[in-house]
Amino acid sequence: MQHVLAAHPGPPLALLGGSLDHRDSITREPVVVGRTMDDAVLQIEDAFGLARELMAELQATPQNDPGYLAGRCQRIAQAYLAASRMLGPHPHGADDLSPPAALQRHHPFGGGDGTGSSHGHLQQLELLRSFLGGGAPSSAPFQQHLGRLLEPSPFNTTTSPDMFGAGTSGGPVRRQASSSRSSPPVQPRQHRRRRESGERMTMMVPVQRTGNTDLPPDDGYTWRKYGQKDILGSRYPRSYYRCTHKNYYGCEAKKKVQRLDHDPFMYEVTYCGNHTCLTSTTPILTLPAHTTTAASTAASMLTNSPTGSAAILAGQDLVMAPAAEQPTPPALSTAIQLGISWMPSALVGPSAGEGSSSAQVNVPAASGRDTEFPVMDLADAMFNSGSSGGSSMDGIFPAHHEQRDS
DNA sequence: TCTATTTGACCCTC
DNA sequence: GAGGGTCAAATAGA
Repeated sequence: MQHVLAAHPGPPLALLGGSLDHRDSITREPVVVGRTMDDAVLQIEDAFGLARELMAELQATPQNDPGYLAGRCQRIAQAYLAASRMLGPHPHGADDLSPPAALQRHHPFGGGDGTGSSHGHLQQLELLRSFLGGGAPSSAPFQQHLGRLLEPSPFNTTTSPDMFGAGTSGGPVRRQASSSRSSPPVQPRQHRRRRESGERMTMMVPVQRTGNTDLPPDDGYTWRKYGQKDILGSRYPRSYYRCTHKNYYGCEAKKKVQRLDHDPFMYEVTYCGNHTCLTSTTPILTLPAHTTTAASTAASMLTNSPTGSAAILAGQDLVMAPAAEQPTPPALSTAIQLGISWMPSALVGPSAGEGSSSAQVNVPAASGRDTEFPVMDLADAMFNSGSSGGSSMDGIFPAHHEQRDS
């Protein structure tokens, strides 16, 4: 049985969800001092209300005044920031993990009074990312304005040039005889975990029509290829990727990519595991296992795509298959429950909420994202800059590099 | 020097 | 034992 996804009809529910660090919602509660969590939630709701108000306004009357829109956005951002402050200092020390000063200088949502924490910045980035990705067509001037605002940012750069994470390194390798393979390793390998119980989602992704047609479109994440296998009965090999930021955040997200036999212009992309990198302001080791789900990964792909807005999704063939082997995810905090509400309804509905998270979605190929979504690139540059050359997270969290490389 | 890719071998599940 | 998934040495490129 397959479920047909309908386009999300409502306002940008992404605003709230995209702005919150899921882990914070889980781990912060004990650190709220002097205020109740309810107060913080009310503040969040207030911010959300402002955002919704703006969105409704944009949908009713397209706005072309960048200054006005920027002001409204700053109000929203400040409301979220206030909520962030009510939640107290980041329990994982994210405040110590400030983004580079350049970002703070250039970012238009610098907190107004200049006291905003880096975490607040990042939340707003997520907010805007969701806003832009899931916004209504009338938000186009808003996007353009933000694009201009962000142009000076050194982080407004193109990231993840291809979906496979097949960056500029590597290439055909003609191996010499590997002497190391002839003898068994000195120590037995660690016991490998297989058949992980994480969420799984299969998507059908068309081949890029321009450029290197061997590559599926960018899905907003950066991936590192760690294996390739010839699959029995398949004409094309299957490639295995893991999140580039596995070493930084312990991000366990993986995906398998395989070109379809019967349709070489289509890839089957299976996402496994949860992304803990995108929303993270806190490196590894202290993280709860469940943050960004495979479903939200796919949803991110939808919203990241210029063609992924709710309005445009209405014309897409979205199907979701029932889950096969999904455990019930842990109870989500209020923020998370709200946060996932921006996803296409069928992804957030009983399937996602009740653990039936294995899904199959046909998505349009992304193109031109890098130039049309500068805010998302800004966030990507922060969290997903997986390109080679040591310019990725090393520069941001150098102290954590070696913690996880096992 | 560092990072990503390649690819044969190893390991796990069925 | 077969097949799929992962590891890790070798290698290329920035």
